[in-house]
Order: sequence, then structure tokens, then C-alpha cells
Amino acid sequence: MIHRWRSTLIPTTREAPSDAESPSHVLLSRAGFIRKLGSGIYDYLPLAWRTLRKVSQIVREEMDAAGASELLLPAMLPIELYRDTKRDVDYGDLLFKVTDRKGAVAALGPTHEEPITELVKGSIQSYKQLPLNLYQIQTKFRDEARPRSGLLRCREFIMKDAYSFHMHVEGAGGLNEAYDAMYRAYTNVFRRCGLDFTVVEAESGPIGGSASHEFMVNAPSGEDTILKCPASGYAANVEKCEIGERPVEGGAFNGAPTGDLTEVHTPNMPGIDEVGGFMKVKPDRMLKTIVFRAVEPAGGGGGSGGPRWVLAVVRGDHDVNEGKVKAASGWKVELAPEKDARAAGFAIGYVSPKVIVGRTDILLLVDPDAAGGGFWASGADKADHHVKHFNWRREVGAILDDSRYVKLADVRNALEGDPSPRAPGSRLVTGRGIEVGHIFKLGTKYSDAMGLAILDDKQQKRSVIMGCYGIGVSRTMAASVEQNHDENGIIWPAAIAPYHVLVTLLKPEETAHMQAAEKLAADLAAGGLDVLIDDRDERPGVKFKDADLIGIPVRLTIGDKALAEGGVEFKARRDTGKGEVVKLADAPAKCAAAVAA
RNA sequence: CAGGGUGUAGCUCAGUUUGGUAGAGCGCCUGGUUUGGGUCCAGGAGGCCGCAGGUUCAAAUCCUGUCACCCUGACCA
Repeated sequence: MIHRWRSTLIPTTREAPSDAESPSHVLLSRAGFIRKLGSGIYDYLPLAWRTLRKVSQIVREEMDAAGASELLLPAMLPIELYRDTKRDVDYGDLLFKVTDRKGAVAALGPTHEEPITELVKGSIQSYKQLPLNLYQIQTKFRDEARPRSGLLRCREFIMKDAYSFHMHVEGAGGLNEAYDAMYRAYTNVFRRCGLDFTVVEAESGPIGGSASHEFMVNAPSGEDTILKCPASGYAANVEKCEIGERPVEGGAFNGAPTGDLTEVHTPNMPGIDEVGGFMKVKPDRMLKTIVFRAVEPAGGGGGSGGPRWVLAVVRGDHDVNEGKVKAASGWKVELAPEKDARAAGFAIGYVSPKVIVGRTDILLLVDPDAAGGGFWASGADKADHHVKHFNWRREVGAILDDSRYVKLADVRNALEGDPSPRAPGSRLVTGRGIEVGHIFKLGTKYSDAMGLAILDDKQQKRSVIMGCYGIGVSRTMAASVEQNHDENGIIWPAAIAPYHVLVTLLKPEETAHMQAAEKLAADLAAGGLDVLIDDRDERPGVKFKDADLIGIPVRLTIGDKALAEGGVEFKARRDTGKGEVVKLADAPAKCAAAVAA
């Protein structure tokens, strides 16, 4: 494949648009890959589209090799589809909606569990037709509350989504087998794309389901925090990350008082930092008590007799993890609406663990780091007041030993340096990542809701078990730039570069130079390489700057210098310095080697 | 959704405080010059100052409303 710069559209700019901040947004804009048309909406120009097609092609090859079949579902989906799964409500404002001339409403697909389930429901009659794995590469629409960072979080984006269908979880043809195959396929995809990534255990989120892994491109600018255990290889999203054993010195709740409980007036101080500063107490000596409302037992179903409120207590410098609160309490919880909580006797913003005394409608979950002795400051259970010298045993008393109401549990987000949950003695390290892939074991959430059930070999009607697997294709392109760039521009991994080789013609008006470039490009193309010839009538400096900016892996410069020696100048984008002169005849082999490396 | 900010030429921005003929750099066009890391000189085109009202002899500038976009947080298969 040979293209000429003047015949395509590559509008590079010296300056970035003022609204671009992240490296990928700045560089993809400056290098003429993308252009913003609206908030979270971007044009993909020719260079971007070539890269997106290359990523897509790798995805297709790996999905097909893993036994999946490509199809294409509509982007415009009748809103009725979402009724049975209640996602018209659960997804809420995230759904873009359009209305037709008759007033019927359609959602622009944010993900396609519903239509694919509907399709399979209408076209599969026997367990003998399973398992099945179907995927598509398509534009998705989500009305994000806050689009940001260019292609990293936008409202219209390209995604590969796959869905698998099974009669059982274990064994041949089961969900686990497909899940493992997708795990391997995803690993292959991102490895072939030339990206440095980490696979982490993840929360499954509103899509629902049990097991879930995220594929994270490692980049300091990533939105997600990931934690790794160097000893065991365990890695998880901060939302999910477990923490190893944390013994409480002297035993939980047994510390001796450090002084008399003293009330302090702390008006107009909304945050821990303000209060701590005012009281001259460091956040790690304060107790933070967060009030959750118990919604329903975590297993589902309308149980009764459980707690109405779940309180999580962590150290002031720690963050409560809602997923862990749910797991430790056995109840699905939500942050308590302030009004309801006040009515139930909680001085929101000033709650202390002491509030549990004399009540039986509260489950108190205490993080081990907050259960020890020593000095504590806490809320005073009344507005604008805190207390000093809080002591667990003295203030809360005997109910601490009643496991129906008080539990010691890991309820906070993991941090750098926390003990590893998998390797005793080892400590967690943190990193940042960009989520480019996510795989889920869905179970029967969607098939139950939509009535996708068929007879198994024992003539039992059973809900079909599903998995779903996504890759953010356009986000992968941006993530690659976040991870691979320098002060001069993008550095594409060869596999997803828009072209493999850029032939920089310093004097396109010289016939001999042009002929040399054409011959060279033809030889390169014959070897399967994609070539862009910079045939613009520009000064050398402009061409070199643009070459670095758009980041083609190999640059071959044709000018008087090298041509006089019967050669061209070879320079890999990754390398610094001036490059080296190679003979024209040797250039194709050298380029091929560089691209394969 | 809360808080903060910005809308002036294709792009990046001055000008708004104190109302009085709409500016610069980059890019673009013409001529010359230069030719291995964003040449230099001269000339030129290009703007409903986001939009709608209002105040005023006079509004980019003051007032009201509205729309769009960005940032921080909340949120986020």
C-alpha cells in the first residue's frame, strides 16, 4: 500500500486545540488524526481510520481464532427492548434517545446485551446449537456525564462487543471455557497491538454478573488505579482489590483510653481535612463513619429482619469501598440519602460509631485500621461538633462483642504498601491504567429477564448462561498514544501504525529523487509494508517535525546527501540521533526487520 | 448534578476593568529569497466579537436571558 501525503488529508498543526490536555488528545489532534465536532464527538481522519482498521483487524483475527463469529446489530434499538431488563431506568441518562415520526422512542445502543439476547432467543431452539459466541465492531453511544480526555472518554466511540451463550458453566462448551478463551484472545490482541498492559480482577458493575477481568494499558495518565502484588502476580482494580491480613495491635477495640472524651465545636467544616486542621489532629487519627442504607440482601430476594442501616468506619485518611461494604454486610447498600438518614437519627457529617448504642437496626462494619487503641477523634453525633479521645470500649461498650451488630471487616480501598492478599509478607504496589478491555461472566441475568430459556438434554427448561466481552477500539488507539509518545510526538507500535514507513522526500521536484522514492516505495509495498510518501513542497524542517509528530515507526529520508552515496537515510522513530545511511537495495529488508521487531 | 472557567480570523490568543473606526502570532494566497530539523522580506485575503434581548448618540466592552465548550468532583459495560 502506497499513499502520497498531498493526496490524503493530514492537517498537522503547530499548536494544540485549547481544550486538549491529555497527551493522546493533544497529539492525535496536532498530528491530524482526530478533530472534535462536539463534546465527546470526534472525526476520525484518514490516519486515525487506518490505525482503527488495523486494531479492528487484529481483534477480528483473534476473535475468529477463538471461535467467535462476527455479525452487526443495529445501533438504533427500540426502547421497549430495555423494559424487561429495566436498563431503560438503570442506565438512565446514559442512554441517548431518538424519536421517530410516530413518536416511538429508540435508544442508540450503549452496549448490546438486550438485542443479542433477543436475537438468540428467536433463533436458537435446541441446546445442541450451543455454545455460541457472537461479536460485532460498531459505534456505540453513551451520554457520559462528563466526556473528557479526547478519545479516552467520549460519547460516540468504537467498540468490539462479544456475547457467549451456554447451557452450563463448567466443562466443554461451558461459560468458563469461553471466558478463558476470551481471556487468551484479549491477551493476544493487546500483545499484538504492541501495548504494555496488566490484567486485573474487577468489579462487574451495573452490567451484573460474577467474575470479571479488566485489561489495563499501563499509563501514568490512566483514570483507574490498579494494585499489584509483585510476589504472587495478583493484580486488581482498586474497586476490587482485597487486602491481606491486618492484625489489630492489642486486639480489636481493646485499647486503653488516652484521655477524657472531650467535645469540640467545629462549625462549617465539611471535610476531614478542615476538621483535622482545626482540631490539630492528623486524618489518620480520625474515625470516618459513612452511613449506608440496606436495600436488599445481596443474594437478591426480599428478605426481612436484617439491618436497616449499615455503617462503615474507616480511618480518616482511608476511603470506604462500597463493594466491600456489600460483601461484608451481605446486603446490597446505597449511600444513605441525607434526609432519610437525618430522620433516622444520624447527624450526617458528624456521625460516630457510638450512635449504635441502644439500637438494633444498625450493622457496624469497622475496618481493622480503625479498630485499634490510641488517640481517636470522631464525630460527636450532633451537628457542628466532634470529639477527642474517643475510645472504642468506653464509648461503645458491650455491643462491640455482639457479632449480629458489629463486625471487623476490610471495608476500605487498598493502598500502596498494604499487605498482599495472596503472598504473606509481600506488599501491594500501585499503578495507573486505562481500561481497554473488560470480560464478564454474566450468568443468567439477561436470559432470565428476557426469557431466553431452552430445554437441556434432560428435557429441563433452563435459562441460557451468558458471558460478555468488550474492547474499546477507539480507546485502544488513544491509550497507545498515552503510553507511547515523546516530546516530539506519537510513537506507534508497528502493528497499529497507520503506515509502516514514511518516505521523506526532501526535494520532490527533482525527478531523480522522485523516481528513487517511487522505486523504493514499490519495493517496500511488495514486501507487504504500508508506505506514505511525503511529497509536499515544504522545507526539510517542516517535514521532519511532522514525521516525528505523526509517529510512523520508520522514516526513510531521500535527499542529496544519502543519494550521492546511492542510499537513503534510515531512522526508526524510537531512536534518537540522525539515523544511518543504507543502500537503496538494502532498505526494504532493513525496514521489514525494524517493523517486525 | 455541584463548584469553577472560557466563547473575538482556520488555530493559539490580546483587547472587556474605564463604551468611541476590531488587533497580533501561526496558518492561507501572491511575488521574491532560502533549501537536511517548523527560512527571511514585501504585499494580500480572511471576523454578525457564541446567540437573543436591553441600556446608550454610540456596545466585543455595561445589564438580562440563553446556548455551547473546558476543568475539578460526583458518576462511569
